[in-house]
Amino acid sequence: MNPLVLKLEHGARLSEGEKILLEDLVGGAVSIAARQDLISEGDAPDHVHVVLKGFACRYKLLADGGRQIMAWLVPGDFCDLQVSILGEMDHSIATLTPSTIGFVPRDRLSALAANSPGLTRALWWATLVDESVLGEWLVSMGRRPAAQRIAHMFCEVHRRLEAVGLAPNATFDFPLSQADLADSAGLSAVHVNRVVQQLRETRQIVWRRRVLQVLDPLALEAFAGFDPNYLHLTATRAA
Amino acid sequence: MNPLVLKLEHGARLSEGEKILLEDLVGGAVSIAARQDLISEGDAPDHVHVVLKGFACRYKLLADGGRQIMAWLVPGDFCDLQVSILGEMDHSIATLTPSTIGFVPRDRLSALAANSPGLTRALWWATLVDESVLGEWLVSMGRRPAAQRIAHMFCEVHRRLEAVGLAPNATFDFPLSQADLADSAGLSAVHVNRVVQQLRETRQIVWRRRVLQVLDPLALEAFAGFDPNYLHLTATRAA
DNA sequence: CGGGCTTTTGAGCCAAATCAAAAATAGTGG
DNA sequence: CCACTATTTTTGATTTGGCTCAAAAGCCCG
Repeated sequence: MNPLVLKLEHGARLSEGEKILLEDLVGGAVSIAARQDLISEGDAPDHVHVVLKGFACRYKLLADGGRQIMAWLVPGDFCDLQVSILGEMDHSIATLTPSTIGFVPRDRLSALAANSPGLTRALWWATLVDESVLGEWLVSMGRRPAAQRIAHMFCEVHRRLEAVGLAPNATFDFPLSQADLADSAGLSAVHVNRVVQQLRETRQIVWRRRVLQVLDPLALEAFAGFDPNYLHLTATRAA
Repeated sequence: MNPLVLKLEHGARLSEGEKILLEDLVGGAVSIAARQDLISEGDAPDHVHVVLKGFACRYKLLADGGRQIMAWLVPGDFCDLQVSILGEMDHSIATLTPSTIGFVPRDRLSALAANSPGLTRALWWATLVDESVLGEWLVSMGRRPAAQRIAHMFCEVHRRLEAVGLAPNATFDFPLSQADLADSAGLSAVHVNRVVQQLRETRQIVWRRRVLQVLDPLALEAFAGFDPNYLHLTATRAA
């Protein structure tokens, strides 16, 4: 089953019929190289994009050249669902690794949603979960020290990938550079490096060759003050 | 016209008929004292709450007692629209000043929305704007130094209140304590105090007796790196 | 094998935190 | 209207977490 269905199935509790509808939704898909801008601030694309494979992020650039990453987009996540309502993107999207991106014609999506309250609900659910995640990032940024902030990030990615079956054994592809991580956590790359070393030394994680393993998920979650509620993943399974 | 209608009218571009529908939406309203929890994490209230008058905030508490404020809620803002989709609140809401809160029975809202695509759209619009604002807060938190962060906050509140006719002359009630401001900006109260003094000394703001005046809005916005796009206020007017 | 990232290390610095206390304001009841 | 409290703001002194700059070491890939 594709990760989009897998994600929405869990969160929005879809019926079988709705799952089939969704399964059928993604028209085309393309492979995209790493570090490509997919959608830029100000765009109003007429397809909705979905990450099917790979790792992307939402981000904004500041006048001084600084970058703030606002979300990770993993398989199953919509990139730009909000555009049809808000009119245009108020941030940009870029891939971080080679990715497969699915396209859904916007008219097709609205037509289907108009006839399926369950699908509408699922789409709304997806945007609300995005918001909830953003809120938790804000909490991290505002009130958690660097080590907990990074650890919290690892916990989140772990749980989200697990929900779409991509983190067996708490082990998963984590292809970000420490600089990317820094831009998401509001820290400098140098400091991220020192924190990561500390998490390695305390045997909380193993991270090498772009693969991250959380050695004791519950322990790391306790350390980070991580409470998975905000992800609104009502069910989990290893697919 | 009530601030709810005023806000949604601007952003979601409602027709006259839809405005009347909305105007009629708020069943009851009550006055609530300052510093009261309105809705707590975990709640699933069966009324949707709207701020009609006053100032409230979304927030989360951390294990160590720290508080992170995630949004200001000003007249016209919904408090808990997301509950019907997500199931329960993942954060809390509290008033900061004596406020008037309107109630809409949740069934009534869904019934109306089911028959009015425009209203559905307006509600979705409102939650997406919340998300967009949250994103900009994250950027502030991650990448803007303290003075710009506070200034950015002032700019945002100014523009949002202006949009519902509550900031004539760039002057508006701003009843927060510096500690509240600190909890929203991820700073200590002491540091907020020093920054506020600096903004006063440089003649960017006057803030006394709970009234804030932005002396030169464009100058302050330039200083803060504030771009109002993220608020998605397509129109403005002094009501 | 060489060139470009990415990670790592070191040294010095600074923005913002903490702690503690005083001054100013705002409420409250008599 | 005033005295009495509680809260908020302000100031000062000190500490610190995380930043910057700079260079070295390690990796990946053609």
